[in-house]
Amino acid sequence: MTSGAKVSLDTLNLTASRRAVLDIVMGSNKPKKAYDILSDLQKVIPHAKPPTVYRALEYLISNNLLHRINEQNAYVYCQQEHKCYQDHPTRFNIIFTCQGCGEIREQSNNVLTAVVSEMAAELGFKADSKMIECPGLCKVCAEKPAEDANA
Amino acid sequence: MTSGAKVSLDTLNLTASRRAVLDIVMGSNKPKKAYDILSDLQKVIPHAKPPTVYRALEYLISNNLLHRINEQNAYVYCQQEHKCYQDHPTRFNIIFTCQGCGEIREQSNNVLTAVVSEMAAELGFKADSKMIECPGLCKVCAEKPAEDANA
DNA sequence: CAGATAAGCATATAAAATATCATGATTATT
DNA sequence: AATAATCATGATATTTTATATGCTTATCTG
Repeated sequence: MTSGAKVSLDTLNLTASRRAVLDIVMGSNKPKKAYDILSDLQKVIPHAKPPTVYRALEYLISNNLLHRINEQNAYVYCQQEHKCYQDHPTRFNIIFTCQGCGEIREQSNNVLTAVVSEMAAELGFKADSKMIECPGLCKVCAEKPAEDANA
Repeated sequence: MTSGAKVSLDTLNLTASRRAVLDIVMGSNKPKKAYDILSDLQKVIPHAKPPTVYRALEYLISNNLLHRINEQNAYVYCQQEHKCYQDHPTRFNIIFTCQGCGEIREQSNNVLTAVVSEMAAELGFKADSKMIECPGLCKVCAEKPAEDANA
């Protein structure tokens, strides 16, 4: 229910449907939409329904294995080398999301963490997810005019 | 269609429905949902339909008068003193969004702009909207346990 | 006015997420 | 082992959010 906390993989309760959803999202190199996940999931668990997916996603996100990309209504495996579930809960990460092809890139550094923490503190805001989204265009999509941007 | 560019108010084409939607969103101190805007709009323009609202929102957002808060599926008038439509298009702003009561706070500073610009440049990303969202809890909601968070 | 362009209208449907209530499984405790 | 408490799942329906499509109207420009 809360996020941002360190999670030990040992304590995870990866049931069949959670495991399957995690595998499906991990197997994609781009954020995956909920109903696309559902389609894939139904190949393995035929009676799966939307709540099956959303419940699994909720669990996996709250345990920092997945991120929700608000800008895309889509879900992605944490790509950081450090992995957020191992991460220090006060560190901020930024995800650049490409509005052309959907590619995302997750980055983090100390200056970002410092400046965002400071701005939040000034307002009394308590940042929750430590994930910040920045929409834009990836290198490839930025260079082509405005054609079909599906890579 | 593009965003981030400087916009002169003189060149705006504020038709009746666009003007009405702008007024409705400006009149709210919190991000306003599309179908709530529609309800209000229908008091003024009875035949308004969802596309009426979404088209107006698209226009107003692309002209930097409104922001879309992805985390809330809601729309808000730019609260910055400097106003984004007057803003330098390379400056980054951050919006802290409260997941309790829905309050938002928009902030900006030079360090944020510098660090995000640098991170984007390293990846070849071309940031589009210059708006970054940071979900969390406002001061009020962070202090109460987890009760009804509607203020 | 002719032709082009932008804006608006109306219907229908798609896409994304959640509410609700019932059922089953797991574990803790007695 | 029986009981209770908790967590997870199942199943149905519905809500919320957003867009596609085709047609019509207004406005601008020469």
